[in-house]
Amino acid sequence: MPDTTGSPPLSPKMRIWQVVALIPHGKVCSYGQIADYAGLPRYARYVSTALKQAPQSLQLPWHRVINAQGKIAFPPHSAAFREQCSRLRNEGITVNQGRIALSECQWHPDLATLVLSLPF
DNA sequence: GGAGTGACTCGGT
DNA sequence: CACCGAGCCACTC
Repeated sequence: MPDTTGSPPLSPKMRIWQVVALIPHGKVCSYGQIADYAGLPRYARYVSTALKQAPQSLQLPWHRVINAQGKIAFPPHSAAFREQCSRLRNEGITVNQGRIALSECQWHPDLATLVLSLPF
């Protein structure tokens, strides 16, 4: 029997996209954090996969996603690295040697925001 | 259906 | 700090 709730199950991938889309301008977030907020603990690794698979049409702020050490996850000097670097600077974020001041730029979403914005 | 692969993380050295 | 190893999970051959 089909579910009468009318709420289709959201795949992990789509949950991740939802969360990434919420990261505000000028803020950054780690892979592990995103997985956590998406209700998918220990999915940090899959976050990167999901981002790579995300269609351009979604226009996700992928550049606001960095690793838990506050550094850009791409190899330095790669095209993607420079791209992310300049995008972050465009938002007023200071990037030094691929490193970012998490203490100042890390995203701290409040529970209300998550509950109101996410369908789960 | 098993092995290999990542834009990861954490703890130990 | 930096490097290493183990744990992790969905995806792709």
